[in-house]
Amino acid sequence: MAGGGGFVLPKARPKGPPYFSRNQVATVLHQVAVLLELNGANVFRVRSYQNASRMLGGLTEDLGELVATGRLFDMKGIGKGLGSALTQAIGEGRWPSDWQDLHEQTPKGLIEMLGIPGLGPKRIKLMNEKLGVDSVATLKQAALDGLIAPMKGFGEKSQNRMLDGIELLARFRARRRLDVGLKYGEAFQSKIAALDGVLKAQLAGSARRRKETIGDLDLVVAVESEQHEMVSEAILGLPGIADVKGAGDSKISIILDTSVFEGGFTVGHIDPNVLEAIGGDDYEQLESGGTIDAQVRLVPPEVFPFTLAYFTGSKEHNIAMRQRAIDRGLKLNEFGLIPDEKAGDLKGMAAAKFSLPATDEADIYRHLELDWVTPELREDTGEIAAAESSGLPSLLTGKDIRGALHNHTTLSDGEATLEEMADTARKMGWNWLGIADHSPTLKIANGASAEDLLSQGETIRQYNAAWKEEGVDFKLFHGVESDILEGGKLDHPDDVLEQLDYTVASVHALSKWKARDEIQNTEELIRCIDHPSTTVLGHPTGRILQGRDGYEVDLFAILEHMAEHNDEGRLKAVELNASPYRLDLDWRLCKHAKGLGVPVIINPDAHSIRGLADVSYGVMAARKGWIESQNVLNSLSASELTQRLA
DNA sequence: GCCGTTTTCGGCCCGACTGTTTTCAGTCG
Repeated sequence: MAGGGGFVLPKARPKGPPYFSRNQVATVLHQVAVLLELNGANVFRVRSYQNASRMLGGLTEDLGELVATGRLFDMKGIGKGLGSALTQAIGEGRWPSDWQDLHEQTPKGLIEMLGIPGLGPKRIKLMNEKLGVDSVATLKQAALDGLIAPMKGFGEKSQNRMLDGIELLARFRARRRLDVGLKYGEAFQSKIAALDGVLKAQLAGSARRRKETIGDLDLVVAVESEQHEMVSEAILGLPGIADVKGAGDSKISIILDTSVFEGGFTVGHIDPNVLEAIGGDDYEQLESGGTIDAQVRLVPPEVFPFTLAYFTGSKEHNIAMRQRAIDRGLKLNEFGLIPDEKAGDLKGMAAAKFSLPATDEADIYRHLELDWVTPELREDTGEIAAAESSGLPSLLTGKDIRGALHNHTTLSDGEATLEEMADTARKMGWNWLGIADHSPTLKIANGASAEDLLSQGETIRQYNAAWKEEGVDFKLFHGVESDILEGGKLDHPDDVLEQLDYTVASVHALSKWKARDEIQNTEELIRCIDHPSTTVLGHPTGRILQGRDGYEVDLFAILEHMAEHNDEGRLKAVELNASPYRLDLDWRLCKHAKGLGVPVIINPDAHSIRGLADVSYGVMAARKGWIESQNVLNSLSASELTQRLA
């Protein structure tokens, strides 16, 4: 959950049913799960709410229809209780009274306290009951007054750890963006890999799965058993370690800071409006004083594939894999895949010597009658069923990218000229590049007038003609990034837009969109998409990772609407904005776009020549969203794209 | 709260680490 504060139950829509959206329902279920935990509910009951939240959140079917037809009750994870609660909420616009009570009666500070490392719902509840602690501030006071340590089950160390944790909570955000996390992870990985005795060191966890944000880093290191101690000490002596949180036989838990980077840490160019959302001018300083938690696991080489798979996760993928193993009379854990009859009462590493052998992860999947699943897909969103039936997608790679449509030049707020951008794209081996500078309304980004825009088009035509003459296989496409104005209107007259190759329509006046509800925003976007000149819907939600949430919009409905246009032969593509600050379209929705046949265009939204390289983050997100090369416009050649845009 | 061809009760993934304990609970991933 981004931001502080407590949980609020959303208000019902004025018209219904459905009175609540899928996103709202998923969020509420998640919140109720957290509140139940804080109220000491049965852990499995809590898990039911979490499972239901995740399942419904990823649903592509219409929730209102599921309720109306009663098919909601057929969904795995929805039984009598949750089924009737949700039927009432969605069908009548009333949340169950016990959910309302939970929201009203749980002090908001308790939710915030969950963010303190080492502090969970049980102890928060206990301190709330015994000491009346109901916020981070009152907890801090209680700890300073020494009231925590004398409590049964607590002690001096717990009390001090809480104070440290409060300090940490105040200083840093809980998660880091993918680009930042990968930089730390790769820097530390290469340092470990270079140590004597290290056979292999690999980044696992959410960084390996290419999640858009990363909580902490997981590194799995293969070392012969007799050298564990030596390597462990060597790791603890590496530069970049700000603090050691714990170090056992097989697990080292540390905090890294920017001294892990040889050449220091720089953030590079950031769009002004993105910068504003992530903390303005303080951002670079915050980042250079930043830290990230890391866990290092040392294992003997024969166990490495199991540990790597285990710590790559996701948790949900692991649970499904484990269940699959159980169904086959096997036990899967981070040490091996062990037949029940051999495992006996042996635990952990002791049982590992009876494991089925694996030289790499693919062997583990093979033992469970599955194709190897690429880490990006391990989110338990259908990859196991696909791996069972040889149905895994052949994912997009960086090599498939031949160009991108949404890039800026000095005509608006870019740092590089048209020539420099084209030159860089050619050097990257691209076949084409699209230029889409800002439109006039966006004054902060120096939006270009119609006259300047058309003059840019003339220059582009001249370049294209010259390249053709020289036999250079490269083409510039001329477009615009048009602001979406009131009523879903575009920011240039139709006769100007008609002279362009394409239009990327994007929302920038975010405050207006945030003030409206999901239905109004969705209708507004649909009006814009219906404009004959709109080719691409740019950064569809306007979110800035670790900065601000996007505006409310029903992207499922938007994508379905775009699909109708495409079915009738009008190209309407959805942007996957590749800036690591955005990654918008979210990967969770890529699969839906793919299923509907809505083309995805991965756009770096480059404001400099360096910015073009951001397309790699877009490829990561697209892969995570099951995207194959034929699902993106980026894989087309210049001549193929010319035809599609005609 | 959910689930079921070992079904309507008794399970629910599983292990490491920490700090508190004299054998374990809480937290985390």
